[in-house]
Amino acid sequence: MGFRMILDAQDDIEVVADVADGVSAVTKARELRPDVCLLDIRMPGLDGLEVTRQLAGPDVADPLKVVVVTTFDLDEYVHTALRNGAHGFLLKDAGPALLIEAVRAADRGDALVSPQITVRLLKHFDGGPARSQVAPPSEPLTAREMDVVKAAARGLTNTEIGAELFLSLSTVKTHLASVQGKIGARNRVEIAAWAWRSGVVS
Amino acid sequence: MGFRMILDAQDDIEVVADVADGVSAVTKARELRPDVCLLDIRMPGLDGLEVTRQLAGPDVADPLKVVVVTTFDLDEYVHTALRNGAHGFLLKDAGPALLIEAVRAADRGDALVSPQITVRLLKHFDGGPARSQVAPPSEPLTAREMDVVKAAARGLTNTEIGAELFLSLSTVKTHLASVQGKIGARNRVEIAAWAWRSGVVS
DNA sequence: TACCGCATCGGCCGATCGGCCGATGGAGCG
DNA sequence: CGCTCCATCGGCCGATCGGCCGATGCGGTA
Repeated sequence: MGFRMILDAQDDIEVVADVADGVSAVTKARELRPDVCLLDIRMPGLDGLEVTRQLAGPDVADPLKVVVVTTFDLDEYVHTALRNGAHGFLLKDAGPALLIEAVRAADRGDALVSPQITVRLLKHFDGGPARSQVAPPSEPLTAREMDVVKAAARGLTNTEIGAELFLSLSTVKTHLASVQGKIGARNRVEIAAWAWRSGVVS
Repeated sequence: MGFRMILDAQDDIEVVADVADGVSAVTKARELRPDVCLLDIRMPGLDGLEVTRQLAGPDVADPLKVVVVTTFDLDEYVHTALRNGAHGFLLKDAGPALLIEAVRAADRGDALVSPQITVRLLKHFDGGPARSQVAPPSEPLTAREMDVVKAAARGLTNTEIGAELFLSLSTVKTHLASVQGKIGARNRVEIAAWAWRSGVVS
């Protein structure tokens, strides 16, 4: 394993074990209690996210430090891993330097996240979906139409929207149909997508 | 300057200038337009946060990549710097490795944040808006399910998805139903919303 | 006053979705 | 060789959506 070589070459790092699947990861980690665990997401059996939860999750009594490594740069993975208590998230194309620093950081109780991911996390942070370049609304939506669109984009059914806004089913349908025509959407998913891109909802 | 030595020792990094105060930083950076600027927060004249805003802020036409370095680990500094467009935030006790990686990351358009700071940012992360929604059971989606989700999030109907992916209507429905169960969505709009938030589609 | 945009409703009907049952074949693993 | 997971299909049926017709009332404005 390349990782083992890189890490063992450091004075302050020693690889005490490596395992091949999720279940062994959990049992071995609980037995050896290493300072830091390095986990791949894609593993036979338990996946790395679940192993993270079992070793470092919010409900664990004596959490270990876990750094998650993966080739798959999906926000969903990142969110889950970090929510499950990971002290770091690395993409596999990160160099040896980052790997080493991530392990050291985790040991100190800090967390190192791959720069590619960090830059996306920061977007959610500093002002959310910041600059919104709006698709042409062509015709402006009325206030009431906006209300209905916002509700629809949250995944509510027409009946639920009616209940929330004190409207009849017919009225909700009328407004949504109107919006559909104005923005050129073919169905409510496209309405929702438009609402997201244009910043009507976040 | 220690920084100059460290950076100049790298094959892929060249220090083209260094300045002693905020005003010179802005003028020199605009003149030379380096790939990456390294800024201290505490500077005579304009402080580093303000310089960051002027070089990388949201209103700047041709933003430069800025990495902020400081001894003072204050959340206020971090937030302001990142909001002002910084592509990285380092504490001065970070080692040379992190400094180098931060510069490379910024050049790529990514962002590296000191592990000590990252760990605090992540607290805001999983304790914040994430709690509002029921935590997805984190069952990973299969590759095919991902395909179908992406198509659905674009507003395609099941039949259209089938045509695009060469699947029967039944299969599309099966995959979507599976996804719906895994992520806890009540309908396809919620599936689309999940796809947007989690970065599966953009 | 007559007109127009907006919001509010109703009915009808076909298309689509969503939930539920089932089945087959292939790949990987012990 | 079974076992499990995945991908692929089918049928059935009620709920929901989407399109199209209509109506009423209210507030501005020419």
